[in-house]
Amino acid sequence: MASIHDVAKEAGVSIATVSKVINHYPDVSDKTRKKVKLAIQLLKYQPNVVARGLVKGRSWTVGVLINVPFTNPYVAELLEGIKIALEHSGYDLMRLSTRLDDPSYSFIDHCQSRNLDGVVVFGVEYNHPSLEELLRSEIPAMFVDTALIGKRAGYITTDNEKAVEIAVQHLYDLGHRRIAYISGILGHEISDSRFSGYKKQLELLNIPYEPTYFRLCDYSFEGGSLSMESLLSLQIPPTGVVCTSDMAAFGAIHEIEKQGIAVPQDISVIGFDNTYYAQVFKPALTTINQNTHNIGIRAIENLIKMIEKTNTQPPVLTEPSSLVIRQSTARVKEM
Amino acid sequence: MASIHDVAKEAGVSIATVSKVINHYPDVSDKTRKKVKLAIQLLKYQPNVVARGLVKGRSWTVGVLINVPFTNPYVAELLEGIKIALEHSGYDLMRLSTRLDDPSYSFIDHCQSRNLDGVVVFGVEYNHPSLEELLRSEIPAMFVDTALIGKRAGYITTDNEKAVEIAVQHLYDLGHRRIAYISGILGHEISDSRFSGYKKQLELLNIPYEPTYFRLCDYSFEGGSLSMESLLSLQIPPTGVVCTSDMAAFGAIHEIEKQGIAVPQDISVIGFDNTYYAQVFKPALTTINQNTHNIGIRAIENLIKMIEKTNTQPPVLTEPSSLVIRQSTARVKEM
DNA sequence: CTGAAAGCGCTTACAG
DNA sequence: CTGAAAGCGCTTACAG
Repeated sequence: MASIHDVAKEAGVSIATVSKVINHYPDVSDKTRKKVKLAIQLLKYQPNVVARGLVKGRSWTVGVLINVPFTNPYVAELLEGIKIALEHSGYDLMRLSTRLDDPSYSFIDHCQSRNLDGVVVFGVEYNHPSLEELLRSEIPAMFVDTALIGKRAGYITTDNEKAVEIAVQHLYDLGHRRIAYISGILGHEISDSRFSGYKKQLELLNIPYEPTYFRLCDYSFEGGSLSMESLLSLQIPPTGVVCTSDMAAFGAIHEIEKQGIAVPQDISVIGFDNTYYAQVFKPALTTINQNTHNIGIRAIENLIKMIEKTNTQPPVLTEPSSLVIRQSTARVKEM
Repeated sequence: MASIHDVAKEAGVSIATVSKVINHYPDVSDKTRKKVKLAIQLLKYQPNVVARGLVKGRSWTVGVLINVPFTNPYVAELLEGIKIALEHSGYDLMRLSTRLDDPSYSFIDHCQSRNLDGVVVFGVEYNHPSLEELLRSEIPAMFVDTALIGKRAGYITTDNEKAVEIAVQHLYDLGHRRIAYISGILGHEISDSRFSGYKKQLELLNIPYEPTYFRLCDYSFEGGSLSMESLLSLQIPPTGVVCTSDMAAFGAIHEIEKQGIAVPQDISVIGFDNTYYAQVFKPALTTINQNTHNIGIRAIENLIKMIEKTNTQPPVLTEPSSLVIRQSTARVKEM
């Protein structure tokens, strides 16, 4: 690897001059500039980002802390968006350790010892001590799906409330009046606002909120199927169910069919996420589509803005979602 | 952020001594060592990895070049394995740009300007010019699912040949004799060796290889369904089909059922990948399970070995797979 | 056992 | 317009 010294020698100038050419300083004569550029080409010189970073106190690297397996489809979409937004930005992406629960590990220290310019955080619990440190620090951060604001930290989430409102409305339009909701565990921004959307829309439609039609689960297939089992055991079971994830919806449908009941003829089910398999599943799943890809892109765009313009206010952003109507919802049977 | 100078001042020693303590050099008196450790604690000092890297010519970072969307389930599994293997290794992971087709972008330059210690490569075409450069370079590399060997580059793949052999054998054991194979595009290691496994096993079973039972597709749902359509139009269609991906298998089944034929009663179908949805799909898919997770782990383990022991031979590794038998295969109808 | 000095590959005032 | 020098935060012979 040629260094700046090699180029300087080859061009017969000082390393300061080479540096100025590399960084497009104007105060270099055309003649010198040409000589230097030639030498750069000749030696296939590539400035060392690490060395540059050391003196500038930067790394041209953003970290991503994702405390969820990569096999989670949401994460995949998110990363894909992040990747796209980073592609021509000059920044590279570094994955940060998720040894968050190891007391000898400090997330902030990790960021600082690597001179990271900023971080995207997803899937970490609200009140994790590492996050508090981060919120107080000078490190620009964007949280995804976690409503936290810090000195230089903003966040972006799907408009979760609106999403469930639309789902409930869709069932209502199909004649459903007994609409259940299978929720994720409350206490997280996303679960809370989805739940609030559910109640809000019921209220708007003059349907009293019925706690027996509310179930908690963990987003999984099994969770959805257990919740559904319990809903089906009610005296008057619901005719429509909104689930907090596609997986839970798959589980719910599985349970319904196991009991010899038909989807969507007898019960309509709506998922949340529009994972790839929502369309492969039988029946193809009516589900809420999050623009996860866009969320990734906007998270990075806003992070870079914060990095490069020190006075930027930490943004609070919301991304719209939409309902994708397929085969798992239908007009209610009895009226 | 405290620097090594701050610690030295606090402890009343030179920075050289602090450095020796940090790096566990033996030639420091207990008394001095204690003083320094105290100062480190007091100032919450964390050595700067970037500065250290500059002088050592290393970065404690491995790059990953994945020229396939993150939404690909194989990639997700692979990354998960990579993550696990990296967790306590002291290395961080950097995602490298996939602007491979941009002529102004050089993969090698990127690695070198970041001082990367090694790279894992997946999903890049065999004969991409960037790879040739890499093969000749001093940068340790592990290829996943691409059979390339370089100066310091080895590879790991699933035992693809064996995998298809087992699948064919399974159909044979169920009484099938007309066994088709829906392949990925040939010219890639994985497609070639799977195809070779297909032919080899047929030969072993004394079934003549029948080119009309061979189809090419692109791993996708649509590809599988088109291939199947063409197979079904044969005078004597196959009774069993091995597909090169779960997606292709889903597509094939979709096409079969569209024509009013039943899976597995009339035709048995086997997938490849054992994606999560293989078990959710109806019928649940019999498929080949790759230990992608293990592949990721072993790729990193071997990469680190190459990085840390300069004289390590580039490894060539194979990971076993297994057949997961579910509902999409059954005893042949006619005998 | 300890520390002054050179150096990793850069950038940036500053003097000329 | 050009370059010598200091410095980013470290490590490592080397001298004492």
